[in-house]
Amino acid sequence: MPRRQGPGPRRPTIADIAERAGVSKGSVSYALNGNPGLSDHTRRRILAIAEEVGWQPNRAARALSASRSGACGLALARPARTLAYEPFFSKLLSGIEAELSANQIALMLQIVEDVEAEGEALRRWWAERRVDGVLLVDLRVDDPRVPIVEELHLPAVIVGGPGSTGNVPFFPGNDAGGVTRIVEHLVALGHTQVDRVAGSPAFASTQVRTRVFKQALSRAGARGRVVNTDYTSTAGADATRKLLTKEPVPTAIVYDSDIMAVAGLSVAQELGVPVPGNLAVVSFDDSILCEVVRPSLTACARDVEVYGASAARALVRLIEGEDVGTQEEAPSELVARASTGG
Amino acid sequence: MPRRQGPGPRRPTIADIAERAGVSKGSVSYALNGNPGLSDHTRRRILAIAEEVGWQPNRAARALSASRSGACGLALARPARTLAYEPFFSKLLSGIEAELSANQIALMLQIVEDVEAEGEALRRWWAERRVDGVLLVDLRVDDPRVPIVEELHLPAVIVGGPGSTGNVPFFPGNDAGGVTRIVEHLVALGHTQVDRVAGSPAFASTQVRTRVFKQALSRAGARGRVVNTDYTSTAGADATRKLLTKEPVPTAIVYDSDIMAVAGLSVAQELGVPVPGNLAVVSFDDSILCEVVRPSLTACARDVEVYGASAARALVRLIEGEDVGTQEEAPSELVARASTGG
DNA sequence: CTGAAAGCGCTTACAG
DNA sequence: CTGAAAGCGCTTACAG
Repeated sequence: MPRRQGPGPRRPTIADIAERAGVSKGSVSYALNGNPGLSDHTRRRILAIAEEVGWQPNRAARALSASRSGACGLALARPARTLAYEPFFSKLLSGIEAELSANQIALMLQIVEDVEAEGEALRRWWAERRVDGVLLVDLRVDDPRVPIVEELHLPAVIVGGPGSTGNVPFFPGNDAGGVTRIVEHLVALGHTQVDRVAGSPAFASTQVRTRVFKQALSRAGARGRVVNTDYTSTAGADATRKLLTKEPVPTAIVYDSDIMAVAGLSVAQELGVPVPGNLAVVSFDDSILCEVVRPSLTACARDVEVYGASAARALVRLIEGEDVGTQEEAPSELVARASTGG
Repeated sequence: MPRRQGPGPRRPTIADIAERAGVSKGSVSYALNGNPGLSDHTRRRILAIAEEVGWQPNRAARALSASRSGACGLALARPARTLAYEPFFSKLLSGIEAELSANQIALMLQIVEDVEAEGEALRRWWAERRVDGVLLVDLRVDDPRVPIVEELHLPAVIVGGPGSTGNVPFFPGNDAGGVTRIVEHLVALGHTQVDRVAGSPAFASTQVRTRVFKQALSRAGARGRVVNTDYTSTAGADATRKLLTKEPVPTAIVYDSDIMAVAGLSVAQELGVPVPGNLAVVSFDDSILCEVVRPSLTACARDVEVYGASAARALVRLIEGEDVGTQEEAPSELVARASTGG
């Protein structure tokens, strides 16, 4: 068979190194992978040559023989929360990627229509041996992806949760802590009717937030309504209009995303409701958006990059066969800005 | 050697199919790949069995034998423009991904610190045979990635441009057309001092915009200044403050990104400059952000998803050995909103 | 401590 | 029209 020599520079293989070092390919492989059973001298010589010729493993060959692709997968449903306009996603991706890169692991990204298609993507990746593990974001109530990864024995870590996570380790967001912080802040400012424009109840995180929100309110002796939305700015605006024009009129509204908070702020301004004079506005997620609008928005800040990185690190450990327990909720901090009178 | 049977369900191989069909592995491969040299009957039988057992190619094996990874790469520099807060990136990614998926091609994503690290990522991907081609976004003036892909003979398509693109095909954004549209709109409204808060001059797109901006102004007999920034909201705010407090005070400011436009709007409001009364504000990129703030922002709209998809399609064709010429600039449309008095 | 060899799951000339 | 075989570039028991 003719040598399929594509154009461009030649990529050295372990055979080339073996020849130059005068050893077998096996020895080269041992040296490159840090396996025992090689004299220090030989090992050093091999590594020097590999370095010199600029050898990099052919990932396909390694994957085929070692049954490891050296890649992790992230599939996300497009329309809803994730790929929306929230900086949250970019930061999360950035954190995940940094951690994977540091471990020489590639990230495969697939953007699909809905959570069912996410499940199909997982199955295909598994069948094609494309990935060694996956990250699951935006956990749904009764999420179909959980039984899939369990059935396939595909290492997986859930970013967010808790919910019906089966045996899959998860990294809870700051849902419970964040909502608590926000309610306590508003109650301390004297608010007694605190409404919330929430995301979709199909998400596990929304359920957690709603539950904790109600608990925190009743603990403080305050009251509040919850309106669910699909995270779009239109839905956020509509919900705000509804809340501001229907008794009991709130003195504070909490939004599940920054873009909805900004949309709500605009509605309040259009209705002639002074912010923060007559209405306090709080965004759950913090982002540059909250800083840039006027009045600037009070929000719940946390380090999303670090959060993504920890989840990715857990996945890497899981793939390496380590036990990965479920984690504590990430800490979050309330940043008081003009929209709550701060 | 023991069969390395991982846990979980078993993944069928062509050997399994060959056995069940009573043919050789070679015939199975031919059938699966639609190659000639097989009776229609046999082919159909093989395909039926493959379907039945749910066969999917082991990508590593296919990559190793066919020298094709079935993946494309996208490396991006983190801090600056791309992964910033602009919806542009999410939409672009979404469009790229949709097109690649439709062609059964995976997307590898890497987020790095700067353009040099992007170049290193390209080299590593190439050396590891991780990708069949790459997409280059955020083209710089004298971009170091261009000579790298040329040296490696790595199929590449530039998203954006033109600039120093060598022989690499590029998909120009709507820089020239967009700036022209914006200037014409403002001039038609009677503005004669139109300033611009631009991005970094290190980007090819900024250079195009600045050149065309000046041409359009002088063609219309109008005047205007350009301040370069690093795309951060702080820089956008500072630039706005500077322009609004230094003669000749502009009656309109054009921003190179939506987040800077919003930041600029806030500065104008703080300085007591009524928008659109005394100052018109225009954002180059359109997004939900522009709709949500008050006053809503006039912007230059275009279908970023379609744009990303076309670039991805070109890359796929390039990888398949087709000739891909450089494309026409994408059409863009001006959406007049409250910030220009619309 | 080292080498020769089998195997991962495909593709693809080559011979019948 | 079909089969047997080599090869892609690695890893990894096994024998010396």
